[in-house]
Amino acid sequence: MSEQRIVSCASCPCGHAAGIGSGGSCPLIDRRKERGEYLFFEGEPATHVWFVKRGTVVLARGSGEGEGQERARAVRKAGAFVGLEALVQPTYLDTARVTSSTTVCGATLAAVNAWLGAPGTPARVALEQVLRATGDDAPRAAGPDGNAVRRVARWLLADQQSAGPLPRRDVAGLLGMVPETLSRALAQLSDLGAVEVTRRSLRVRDPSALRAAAGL
Amino acid sequence: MSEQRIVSCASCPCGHAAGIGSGGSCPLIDRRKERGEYLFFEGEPATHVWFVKRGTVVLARGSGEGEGQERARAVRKAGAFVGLEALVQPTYLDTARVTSSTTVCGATLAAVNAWLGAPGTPARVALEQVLRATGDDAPRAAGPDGNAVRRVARWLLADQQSAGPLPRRDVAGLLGMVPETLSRALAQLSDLGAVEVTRRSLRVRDPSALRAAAGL
DNA sequence: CGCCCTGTTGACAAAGGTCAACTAGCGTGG
DNA sequence: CCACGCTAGTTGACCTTTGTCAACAGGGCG
Repeated sequence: MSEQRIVSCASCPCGHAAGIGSGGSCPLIDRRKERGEYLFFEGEPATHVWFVKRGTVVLARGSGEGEGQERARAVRKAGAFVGLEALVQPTYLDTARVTSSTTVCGATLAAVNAWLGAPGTPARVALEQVLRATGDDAPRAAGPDGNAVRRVARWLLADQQSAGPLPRRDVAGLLGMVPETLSRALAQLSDLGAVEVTRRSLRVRDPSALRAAAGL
Repeated sequence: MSEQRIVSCASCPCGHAAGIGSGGSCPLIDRRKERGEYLFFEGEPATHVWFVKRGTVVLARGSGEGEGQERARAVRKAGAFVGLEALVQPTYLDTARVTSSTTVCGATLAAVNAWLGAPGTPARVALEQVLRATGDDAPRAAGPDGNAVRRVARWLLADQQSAGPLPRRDVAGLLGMVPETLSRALAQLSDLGAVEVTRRSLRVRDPSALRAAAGL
């Protein structure tokens, strides 16, 4: 499979949807980026949305603090939007870095908002919902993302409310660990006095201890 | 934070967007599901889209074969769509299981398509693009998802084309491992004759050996 | 031509997965 | 209504996997 690329706005789904050729105009403006350049950084105010016409962009997320280490999380290639989370939240969720010479189109949030049409439209509602949901998914798993206790603590800080109805086995899955490990991690947090845990209830007792355990 | 819930179609973003109260009607039909019931299964033909009005749904994905073991991947609560991937691909990506008594609305794909309005509309284009991109993200990381060699083999089978322009460190991040581990895994696959690898090229030599290493 | 960055390889330690035994709590059926 | 049994969760022991640290090498770029 050769590299896909989008040459002109007329062959771009955005241009198309914006009505290029039938009187419309696309809000997106071409820009070239070289390998290693960044489109935006995690946590930065989200002001622009990008569309990839050629090349590859990787989305990375730092563990949260450990400055300097960003872990690639997803790849976006030609035809993909990057930074759409700007529609539903004030800051970027990822750092977007270009890994090859790339042509991207950028538009301000306002332009994209106008382009998308009236708010409240079914497609927009669905789009925004999906962005919100996938943004929250993030918790993420994996060994290198900190040890088990840390990940559990982090998750509790972010999601304590949803802890209720969720079976432990599922929480473990969400955190990328096996139930035994979750159990041990909770036991450790309990020893620290950070949480109060029985085999089917879970209460945060000391948020600051939890924050400490999360390495924040 | 108490459980959020959506009581009537008039207070539901879907009903709203469909124009309930101003002559429209929502294509979604209420259904109750009890803890442990399933909405759909990974790999099944995607025929319906669901909207959660009350309760919690977890999305899980099996490692790919190990029947019986599904690992929770994300949670969807009141206000979220489930199974929207039906819009862009023929089968469900996840298994959707309800973890508490739940009220969900379901609609056939055709109904949702109609509800979303004309195809080719900017918002729809964006929605579909996001669904496609986040669907592909899946590879996922984590220790329990099989060992390093296995994950690498699986990724190569799915994504060999994108291997080109991607630095190793990013590939490692994508697979939830550290670059050293990726390097070792590739060396092992090379010893098996499955791939041919130099420090910046990567070629699949024997797909069936790769499949074997992937445990497929 | 030489430096620097990225990737590779080795040795080591620890985190966590696996297996197994055990317990709590719930539902079921006698 | 009580007892039994089942399932989900917990705890312990062990051992593999993989992350960590360090030294080294290939290539690109100045």
